[in-house]
Amino acid sequence: MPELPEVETVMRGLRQRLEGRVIVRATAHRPDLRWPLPENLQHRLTGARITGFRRRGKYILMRLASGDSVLLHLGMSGRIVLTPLRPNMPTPHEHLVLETDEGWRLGFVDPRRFGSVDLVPTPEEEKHRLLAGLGPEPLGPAFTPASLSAALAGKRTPIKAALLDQKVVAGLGNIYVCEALFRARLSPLRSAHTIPGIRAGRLVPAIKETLQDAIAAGGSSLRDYVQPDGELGYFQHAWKVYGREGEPCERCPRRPACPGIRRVTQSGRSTFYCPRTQR
DNA sequence: CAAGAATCCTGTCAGC
DNA sequence: TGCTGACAGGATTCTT
Repeated sequence: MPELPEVETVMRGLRQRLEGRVIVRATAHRPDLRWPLPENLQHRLTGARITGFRRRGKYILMRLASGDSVLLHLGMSGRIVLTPLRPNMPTPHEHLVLETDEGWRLGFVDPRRFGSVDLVPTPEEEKHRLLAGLGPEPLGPAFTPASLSAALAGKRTPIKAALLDQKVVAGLGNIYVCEALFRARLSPLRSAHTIPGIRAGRLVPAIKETLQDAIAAGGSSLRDYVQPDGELGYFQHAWKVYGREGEPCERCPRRPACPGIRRVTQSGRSTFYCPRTQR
Protein backbone atom coordinates (compact mmCIF):
# COMPACT_ATOMS: atom_id res chain seq x y z
CA MET A 1 0.00 0.00 0.00
CA PRO A 2 2.55 2.56 0.87
CA GLU A 3 3.78 5.12 -1.60
CA LEU A 4 5.56 8.32 -0.71
CA PRO A 5 2.63 10.12 0.96
CA GLU A 6 1.82 7.13 3.15
CA VAL A 7 5.47 6.60 4.08
CA GLU A 8 5.81 10.30 4.89
CA THR A 9 2.71 10.12 7.10
CA VAL A 10 4.00 7.06 8.91
CA MET A 11 7.43 8.66 9.37
CA ARG A 12 5.89 11.80 10.86
CA GLY A 13 3.83 9.74 13.28
CA LEU A 14 6.91 7.86 14.42
CA ARG A 15 8.84 11.09 14.81
CA GLN A 16 6.11 12.58 16.95
CA ARG A 17 5.88 9.59 19.27
CA LEU A 18 9.34 8.11 19.38
CA GLU A 19 11.95 10.80 18.82
CA GLY A 20 14.22 10.94 21.86
CA ARG A 21 12.95 7.65 23.29
CA VAL A 22 15.07 4.66 24.25
CA ILE A 23 14.39 1.19 22.90
CA VAL A 24 14.18 -1.03 25.96
CA ARG A 25 13.39 -4.24 24.13
CA ALA A 26 13.49 -5.45 20.53
CA THR A 27 11.96 -8.73 19.41
CA ALA A 28 12.15 -10.27 15.95
CA HIS A 29 9.57 -12.98 15.38
CA ARG A 30 11.18 -14.40 12.28
CA PRO A 31 14.64 -14.36 10.77
CA ASP A 32 13.71 -12.64 7.53
CA LEU A 33 11.22 -10.55 5.63
CA ARG A 34 12.10 -9.98 2.02
CA TRP A 35 15.73 -10.44 3.00
CA PRO A 36 17.35 -11.82 6.13
CA LEU A 37 17.22 -9.46 9.10
CA PRO A 38 20.62 -8.32 10.38
CA GLU A 39 22.17 -11.10 12.44
CA ASN A 40 22.45 -9.07 15.66
CA LEU A 41 19.43 -6.81 15.14
CA GLN A 42 17.89 -7.26 18.58
CA HIS A 43 21.18 -6.73 20.32
CA ARG A 44 22.04 -3.60 18.36
CA LEU A 45 18.64 -2.03 18.98
CA THR A 46 18.25 -2.76 22.66
CA GLY A 47 19.23 0.21 24.79
CA ALA A 48 19.65 2.57 21.86
CA ARG A 49 18.20 6.09 21.95
CA ILE A 50 16.22 7.18 18.90
CA THR A 51 17.56 10.52 17.74
CA GLY A 52 15.46 11.20 14.66
CA PHE A 53 13.61 10.06 11.55
CA ARG A 54 13.75 10.83 7.88
CA ARG A 55 12.33 9.50 4.64
CA ARG A 56 14.05 8.71 1.35
CA GLY A 57 11.70 7.63 -1.43
CA LYS A 58 9.55 4.91 0.13
CA TYR A 59 12.13 4.15 2.82
CA ILE A 60 12.06 5.26 6.46
CA LEU A 61 15.34 5.81 8.31
CA MET A 62 15.32 5.74 12.10
CA ARG A 63 18.55 7.14 13.48
CA LEU A 64 20.01 5.87 16.72
CA ALA A 65 22.50 7.51 19.07
CA SER A 66 24.61 4.37 18.72
CA GLY A 67 25.57 5.46 15.19
CA ASP A 68 23.30 3.03 13.38
CA SER A 69 20.25 3.84 11.28
CA VAL A 70 17.38 1.39 10.95
CA LEU A 71 16.26 1.23 7.32
CA LEU A 72 12.60 0.25 6.89
CA HIS A 73 10.61 -0.51 3.77
CA LEU A 74 6.93 -1.40 4.02
CA GLY A 75 6.70 -3.29 0.74
CA MET A 76 3.16 -3.88 -0.50
CA SER A 77 1.32 -4.80 2.68
CA GLY A 78 3.53 -3.46 5.46
CA ARG A 79 2.35 -1.12 8.17
CA ILE A 80 3.57 0.27 11.45
CA VAL A 81 1.32 -0.08 14.44
CA LEU A 82 2.00 2.12 17.45
CA THR A 83 0.15 1.24 20.62
CA PRO A 84 0.55 1.82 24.32
CA LEU A 85 2.40 -1.12 25.80
CA ARG A 86 -0.34 -2.26 28.19
CA PRO A 87 -2.41 -4.92 26.42
CA ASN A 88 0.60 -6.23 24.50
CA MET A 89 -1.50 -8.59 22.42
CA PRO A 90 0.47 -10.32 19.69
CA THR A 91 -0.86 -9.31 16.29
CA PRO A 92 -0.85 -11.66 13.29
CA HIS A 93 2.12 -11.02 10.98
CA GLU A 94 3.80 -8.75 13.48
CA HIS A 95 7.39 -9.59 12.63
CA LEU A 96 9.31 -7.02 14.64
CA VAL A 97 8.38 -5.31 17.90
CA LEU A 98 10.20 -2.42 19.56
CA GLU A 99 9.27 -1.29 23.07
CA THR A 100 10.30 2.12 24.37
CA ASP A 101 11.02 3.64 27.75
CA GLU A 102 7.82 5.68 27.67
CA GLY A 103 5.67 2.65 27.16
CA TRP A 104 5.08 2.68 23.42
CA ARG A 105 5.09 -0.48 21.37
CA LEU A 106 6.06 -0.24 17.70
CA GLY A 107 4.96 -3.24 15.66
CA PHE A 108 6.04 -3.91 12.08
CA VAL A 109 3.17 -5.82 10.51
CA ASP A 110 3.53 -7.20 7.00
CA PRO A 111 1.42 -10.18 5.84
CA ARG A 112 3.04 -10.52 2.43
CA ARG A 113 6.52 -9.92 3.76
CA PHE A 114 7.70 -7.85 0.78
CA GLY A 115 8.97 -5.30 3.28
CA SER A 116 12.48 -5.12 4.65
CA VAL A 117 14.48 -4.07 7.68
CA ASP A 118 18.21 -3.40 7.72
CA LEU A 119 20.85 -1.53 9.68
CA VAL A 120 23.31 0.91 8.16
CA PRO A 121 25.90 3.18 9.76
CA THR A 122 24.28 6.63 9.84
CA PRO A 123 27.09 8.48 8.01
CA GLU A 124 26.80 5.95 5.16
CA GLU A 125 23.03 5.89 4.86
CA GLU A 126 23.03 7.08 1.27
CA LYS A 127 25.51 4.40 0.26
CA HIS A 128 23.23 1.57 1.30
CA ARG A 129 22.54 -0.65 -1.70
CA LEU A 130 18.80 0.03 -1.47
CA LEU A 131 19.24 3.80 -1.46
CA ALA A 132 22.28 4.29 -3.66
CA GLY A 133 20.45 4.08 -6.98
CA LEU A 134 17.36 6.10 -6.11
CA GLY A 135 16.41 9.07 -8.25
CA PRO A 136 15.65 12.54 -6.85
CA GLU A 137 13.05 13.26 -4.21
CA PRO A 138 9.99 14.42 -6.15
CA LEU A 139 9.25 17.16 -3.61
CA GLY A 140 12.85 18.34 -3.48
CA PRO A 141 14.53 21.14 -5.43
CA ALA A 142 16.53 18.68 -7.55
CA PHE A 143 13.37 17.37 -9.22
CA THR A 144 12.74 19.83 -12.03
CA PRO A 145 11.42 19.72 -15.60
CA ALA A 146 15.03 19.77 -16.75
CA SER A 147 16.12 16.89 -14.53
CA LEU A 148 13.09 14.79 -15.44
CA SER A 149 13.63 15.53 -19.12
CA ALA A 150 17.20 14.30 -18.82
CA ALA A 151 16.10 11.13 -17.03
CA LEU A 152 13.50 10.31 -19.70
CA ALA A 153 15.53 11.18 -22.77
CA GLY A 154 15.67 8.28 -25.17
CA LYS A 155 13.45 6.00 -23.07
CA ARG A 156 11.08 3.97 -25.21
CA THR A 157 9.03 2.64 -22.34
CA PRO A 158 5.60 4.17 -21.59
CA ILE A 159 5.70 7.17 -19.26
CA LYS A 160 3.63 5.17 -16.75
CA ALA A 161 6.35 2.55 -16.42
CA ALA A 162 9.13 5.14 -16.42
CA LEU A 163 7.62 6.99 -13.45
CA LEU A 164 7.31 3.74 -11.50
CA ASP A 165 11.07 3.28 -11.92
CA GLN A 166 12.56 4.50 -8.63
CA LYS A 167 15.77 5.43 -10.44
CA VAL A 168 13.87 8.09 -12.40
CA VAL A 169 12.14 9.60 -9.37
CA ALA A 170 11.93 8.13 -5.88
CA GLY A 171 8.63 7.48 -4.15
CA LEU A 172 5.91 7.25 -6.80
CA GLY A 173 3.81 4.09 -6.98
CA ASN A 174 0.88 2.85 -8.99
CA ILE A 175 -1.77 5.13 -7.52
CA TYR A 176 0.08 8.43 -7.60
CA VAL A 177 1.53 7.87 -11.07
CA CYS A 178 -2.01 7.45 -12.38
CA GLU A 179 -3.22 10.49 -10.46
CA ALA A 180 -0.30 12.71 -11.49
CA LEU A 181 -0.66 11.80 -15.17
CA PHE A 182 -4.34 12.66 -14.98
CA ARG A 183 -3.49 15.99 -13.41
CA ALA A 184 -0.94 16.69 -16.15
CA ARG A 185 -3.38 15.57 -18.87
CA LEU A 186 -0.80 13.14 -20.20
CA SER A 187 -1.61 9.65 -21.44
CA PRO A 188 0.08 6.86 -19.48
CA LEU A 189 0.59 5.08 -22.81
CA ARG A 190 2.73 7.88 -24.26
CA SER A 191 6.35 6.97 -24.84
CA ALA A 192 8.62 8.48 -22.18
CA HIS A 193 10.95 10.08 -24.70
CA THR A 194 8.14 12.39 -25.87
CA ILE A 195 7.87 13.97 -22.42
CA PRO A 196 11.06 16.07 -22.23
CA GLY A 197 10.41 19.75 -22.88
CA ILE A 198 7.01 21.35 -22.53
CA ARG A 199 5.29 18.24 -21.24
CA ALA A 200 7.84 17.77 -18.47
CA GLY A 201 7.02 21.34 -17.55
CA ARG A 202 3.45 20.21 -16.92
CA LEU A 203 4.24 16.84 -15.40
CA VAL A 204 6.68 17.93 -12.68
CA PRO A 205 4.29 20.36 -10.98
CA ALA A 206 1.47 17.83 -11.38
CA ILE A 207 3.54 15.24 -9.51
CA LYS A 208 4.49 17.67 -6.76
CA GLU A 209 0.93 18.92 -6.28
CA THR A 210 -0.52 15.41 -6.25
CA LEU A 211 1.92 14.27 -3.58
CA GLN A 212 1.50 17.43 -1.50
CA ASP A 213 -2.27 17.11 -1.54
CA ALA A 214 -2.02 13.46 -0.54
CA ILE A 215 0.36 14.18 2.34
CA ALA A 216 -1.97 16.93 3.55
CA ALA A 217 -4.74 14.31 3.63
CA GLY A 218 -2.62 11.86 5.60
CA GLY A 219 -2.08 9.61 2.58
CA SER A 220 -4.46 7.06 1.10
CA SER A 221 -5.29 4.26 3.46
CA LEU A 222 -7.61 1.39 3.90
CA ARG A 223 -6.11 0.06 7.08
CA ASP A 224 -2.59 1.44 7.44
CA TYR A 225 -2.02 3.80 10.28
CA VAL A 226 0.56 4.89 12.77
CA GLN A 227 -1.41 6.75 15.41
CA PRO A 228 -2.36 4.78 18.49
CA ASP A 229 -6.02 5.23 17.69
CA GLY A 230 -5.58 3.86 14.19
CA GLU A 231 -6.47 7.09 12.45
CA LEU A 232 -6.73 6.70 8.68
CA GLY A 233 -5.60 8.85 5.79
CA TYR A 234 -8.41 10.03 3.56
CA PHE A 235 -6.83 10.83 0.19
CA GLN A 236 -8.43 7.72 -1.31
CA HIS A 237 -11.63 9.75 -1.49
CA ALA A 238 -9.80 12.29 -3.66
CA TRP A 239 -8.64 9.84 -6.32
CA LYS A 240 -9.68 11.14 -9.73
CA VAL A 241 -8.99 8.03 -11.80
CA TYR A 242 -7.47 5.24 -9.69
CA GLY A 243 -10.03 2.51 -9.05
CA ARG A 244 -12.67 4.37 -11.06
CA GLU A 245 -12.96 2.25 -14.21
CA GLY A 246 -16.09 3.05 -16.19
CA GLU A 247 -16.93 6.25 -14.33
CA PRO A 248 -16.96 9.55 -16.17
CA CYS A 249 -13.96 11.60 -15.13
CA GLU A 250 -14.59 14.99 -13.57
CA ARG A 251 -13.43 16.71 -16.75
CA CYS A 252 -15.93 14.74 -18.84
CA PRO A 253 -19.43 15.41 -17.54
CA ARG A 254 -21.84 12.87 -18.95
CA ARG A 255 -22.06 13.07 -22.67
CA PRO A 256 -22.19 10.54 -25.50
CA ALA A 257 -18.65 11.29 -26.63
CA CYS A 258 -17.18 10.53 -23.22
CA PRO A 259 -15.85 6.99 -22.98
CA GLY A 260 -15.33 7.13 -19.21
CA ILE A 261 -12.27 6.18 -17.24
CA ARG A 262 -10.46 3.25 -18.77
CA ARG A 263 -8.39 0.56 -17.13
CA VAL A 264 -5.54 -1.08 -19.00
CA THR A 265 -2.66 -3.29 -17.95
CA GLN A 266 0.87 -2.00 -18.35
CA SER A 267 3.78 -4.22 -17.39
CA GLY A 268 1.46 -6.30 -15.32
CA ARG A 269 -0.15 -3.48 -13.36
CA SER A 270 -3.46 -1.66 -13.65
CA THR A 271 -3.43 1.81 -15.16
CA PHE A 272 -6.44 4.11 -14.95
CA TYR A 273 -6.85 7.13 -17.20
CA CYS A 274 -9.25 9.29 -19.16
CA PRO A 275 -8.68 8.66 -22.89
CA ARG A 276 -10.40 11.91 -23.87
CA THR A 277 -8.45 14.40 -21.77
CA GLN A 278 -5.13 12.63 -21.32
CA ARG A 279 -2.98 12.78 -24.43
C1' DC B 1 21.14 -2.75 -22.92
C1' DA B 2 16.43 -2.14 -22.26
C1' DA B 3 11.78 -3.78 -21.60
C1' DG B 4 8.44 -7.11 -20.17
C1' DA B 5 7.40 -11.36 -17.48
C1' DA B 6 7.92 -14.07 -13.55
C1' DT B 7 8.63 -14.04 -8.82
C1' DC B 8 8.39 -13.53 -3.76
C1' DC B 9 3.95 -13.90 -0.09
C1' DT B 10 -0.89 -13.63 2.06
C1' DG B 11 -5.49 -11.76 2.18
C1' DT B 12 -9.75 -10.45 0.05
C1' DC B 13 -13.40 -10.48 -3.01
C1' DA B 14 -16.34 -11.74 -7.11
C1' DG B 15 -18.40 -15.47 -9.28
C1' DC B 16 -19.97 -20.06 -9.57
C1' DT C 1 -21.14 -22.31 2.48
C1' DG C 2 -17.07 -23.44 0.02
C1' DC C 3 -14.08 -23.47 -3.73
C1' DT C 4 -11.35 -21.03 -7.50
C1' DG C 5 -9.15 -17.51 -9.78
C1' DA C 6 -8.02 -12.70 -10.18
C1' DC C 7 -6.03 -9.10 -8.05
C1' DA C 8 -3.60 -6.00 -4.58
C1' DG C 9 -0.36 0.43 -2.74
C1' DG C 10 6.52 -3.07 -4.53
C1' DA C 11 10.76 -4.11 -6.55
C1' DT C 12 14.20 -7.55 -7.66
C1' DT C 13 15.58 -11.18 -10.78
C1' DC C 14 15.02 -13.74 -14.80
C1' DT C 15 14.05 -13.87 -19.98
C1' DT C 16 13.57 -12.13 -24.33
